[in-house]
Amino acid sequence: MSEATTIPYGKITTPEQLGRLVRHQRKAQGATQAEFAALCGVGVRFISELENGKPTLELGKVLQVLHCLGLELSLGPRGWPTSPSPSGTHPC
Amino acid sequence: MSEATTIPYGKITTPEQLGRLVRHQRKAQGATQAEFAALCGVGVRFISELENGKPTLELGKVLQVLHCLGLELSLGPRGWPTSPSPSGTHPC
DNA sequence: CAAGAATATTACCGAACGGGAATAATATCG
DNA sequence: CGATATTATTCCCGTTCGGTAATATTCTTG
Repeated sequence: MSEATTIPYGKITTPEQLGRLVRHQRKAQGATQAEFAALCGVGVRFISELENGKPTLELGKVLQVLHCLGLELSLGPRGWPTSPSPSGTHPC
Repeated sequence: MSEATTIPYGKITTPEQLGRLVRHQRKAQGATQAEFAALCGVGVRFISELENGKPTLELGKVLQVLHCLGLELSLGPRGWPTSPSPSGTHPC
C-alpha cells in the first residue's frame, strides 16, 4: 500500500484529524464542498471549517455531516484497535 | 450480564448517545461533575450540558473531555463492529 | 425522612458560531 | 500555461457558547 492511498479511517483525538478524514471521504465520493454542504443541510462555510480542523464547531452538526458521509463514530478506551482493514479483511 | 452493567462503549450518532456514555464513564471513575470539570480544564456547566446531550457544544472541548476520560473516538463506515468486549476478550 | 451532596439552571457578558453571499486565494486540468 | 473550478476568507448580524457564581432542583444516604 502506497502513501497515496492513506487509510481513510482511524482514531480521532483532534479536530484536525477529523477534518482530514472528512475531506478524504468527501473527495473519495467525488463531491465538492458545495454539493456536500447541500446534501448535508449545512453551509459551505461549515464544511470548509470542519475540514480545516476548526475546534469550535457544533458537535451536533459534525455528527450530522458524518452521517451524510456514511460514517460513524465509535467510542472506546484509548489504544483499543478499531480501524477497519482497508482490504476488507477482518482484524483476525 | 445484568441491565445494571450497561456496556459503556459503542456507536455515537447523536449528542445524546455521547452524553450518556460520558456520564457513565465519569461515574464509573467515581468523580463528580465538579471534580471532573476541574480535571479536564472546562467548566461544570460544560460537563452538565455535554452529559445531557446538548448538540451545540464545541467539538474541540468535547474531544478534550473524552481524552480526560481515557476514551478515544474512532471513525469508520457505518455498521462496522467496533465495540470492545466488556469482558476483555477479543472480538474473535 | 431530612440533611447533605450532586446536578441543572439562571444571570452576566465578551467572544464567536454559522447561513448566505461576495470575493480572494488556491487548485485543477486540458 | 491560462481558463475554470474549487476552496478559503470576509462581511453582516442574530443567536448563543461557556466561565464563574449563585441558586433551584434533584438525588443520595444514614
